Amino acid sequence: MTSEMGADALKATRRPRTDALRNREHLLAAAKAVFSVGGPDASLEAVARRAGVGIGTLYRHFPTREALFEAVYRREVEQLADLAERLRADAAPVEALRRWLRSNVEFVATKKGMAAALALAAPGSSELSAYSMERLTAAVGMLLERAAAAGEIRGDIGPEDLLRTLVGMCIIHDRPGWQASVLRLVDVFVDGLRHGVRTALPPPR
Amino acid sequence: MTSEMGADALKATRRPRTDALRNREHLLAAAKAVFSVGGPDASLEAVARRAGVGIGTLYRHFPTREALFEAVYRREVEQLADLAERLRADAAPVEALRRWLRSNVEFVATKKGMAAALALAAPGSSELSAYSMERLTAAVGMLLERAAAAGEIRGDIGPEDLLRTLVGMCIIHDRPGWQASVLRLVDVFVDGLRHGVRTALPPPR
DNA sequence: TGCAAAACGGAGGCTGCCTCCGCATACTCT
DNA sequence: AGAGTATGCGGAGGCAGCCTCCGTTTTGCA
Repeated sequence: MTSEMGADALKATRRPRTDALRNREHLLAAAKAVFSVGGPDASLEAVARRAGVGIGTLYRHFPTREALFEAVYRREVEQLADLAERLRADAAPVEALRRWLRSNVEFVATKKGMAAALALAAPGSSELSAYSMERLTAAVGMLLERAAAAGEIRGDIGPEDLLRTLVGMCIIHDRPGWQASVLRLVDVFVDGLRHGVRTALPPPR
Repeated sequence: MTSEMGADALKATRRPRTDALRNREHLLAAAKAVFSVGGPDASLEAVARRAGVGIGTLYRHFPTREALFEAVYRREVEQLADLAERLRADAAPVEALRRWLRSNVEFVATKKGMAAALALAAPGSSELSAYSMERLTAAVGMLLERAAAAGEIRGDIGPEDLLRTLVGMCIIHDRPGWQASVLRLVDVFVDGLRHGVRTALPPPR
C-alpha cells in the first residue's frame, strides 16, 4: 500500500499474460459463433468447449452471460456508430436517417439469433449493454436531431424509441425474404416522421 | 373401429374426468401468473407447484412449453380479434386501424414479460402460436385491407409486418411512462401508412 | 359395487449454471 | 540465467430445471 508502489501504482500492475489475452480472443470468437446460431440462451459450456478452454476460464474473463454479450457486440456497435458519423457528412438529414436505419437492418440480417439476444438483454439486467445502447442512441440521436432541427421531421420521437422500433421490426423475422418487408416498414416509418411535421399533432383518440 | 362404436364414435369417447379439467384450469391460471412475472423462461416446475399439481401432470396436459403458452393466450387473443370486429363496425377505416393498434399497446401493458414471451415464441418453434398469429393476422389484415381498399393507406404492407412492428415497439419497454412513447410511435407509423399512398413509392437509395 | 381406463405425481437421468481451489505457467527481479 | 510468485487454467462438484417413465390413485361407466 505504501513505499515502493508509489506514484505509478495504477499503471504499474503487471500487464496481462499472453495466454490470457489469447484465450480471451478465442472466447469472443467462439461466443459470437455460438450465440449467432443458438440465440441468447445458448450454452456457455458450449462456448468454452468451442474456444478450447475450461468453463472456469470463461467465467473468469466474463463473470456473467451479459458481460460476454456486451464484449462481443462492442465492436459491432462501434461500426454502426461510425456509420452514422459518416452518413452525417455524406447525406441530407432525412436521407441519412433513412440509410442508417436500412444499414442496421442489413447488419441484423447477418446475426440471426443475436438480434433477439440484444433486445432481451437491455431490459433484463440493468447493467447489460449499457454501453451499446448508449452508443447507438447517441448515434441515431444525432441524426434525428439534425433532421428535426432542419424542420424535416417531427421532433417528439426520441432515439431510444426509434431504436426499439427498429429492433422490434427485425426481431421476429426468420423466413427468407424478410429483409424486404422490414425495409418497407422502415420507409413507412420515416415517411410518418416527415408527415408529422406538417400536421403539428395527429388527431388523438 | 367397427361394430358398436358406430356413428357417434367421435363423441362417444368418455368425457374428461373432472379432476383433469380442474387441474387444467389451475395450470392455466398458474402459468399466466408465473409467465407474467418471470417471462418466457420461467420455471415450469414453479408453474406446477403454484397450480398444486405434480410436474408430470403439467407435462401430460401440455407436452411442451409452447403448448402451454398457446393455451394461455388463446383467450386473450380472442378478445383482440373481437375488438377488431367491433371497430370495423364503429369507426372509419384508418381510425379503426389506429385504435386497434393503440388498444393492443394497452393490452400488452398489463402483461409485462408476456410480450417478450409471445414474440420469442413465434420464431422459436414453427408449431407454436400458429393459432394466435393466425387469428391476430386475420383481424388486423381485415382492418388493413379495408383502409387500403378505401384508398386511404398504402397497400403493400402486410398484416404480419404490422403486427411484428407493433410487438417490436412494445417489447423492450419496462420503464414507467413507456406507453406514451409507444402510442406516439403508433401514430407515426399510421401517418406513414397514409403518407405512402400519395407518393406511390418512396425514393429508394 | 366392481373394475378398467384415465389421471396423478414424483423419482431419476440429463444438461447447464456457476463456484471453488489445487496445479501449471509466464512474467519480473536479481 | 534462475528462482519466486502473482496470475491464469481447468474441471470437479453442488444446485436447479427439463422431461420421461411408471407405480399408485381416482373416477366414471356398467
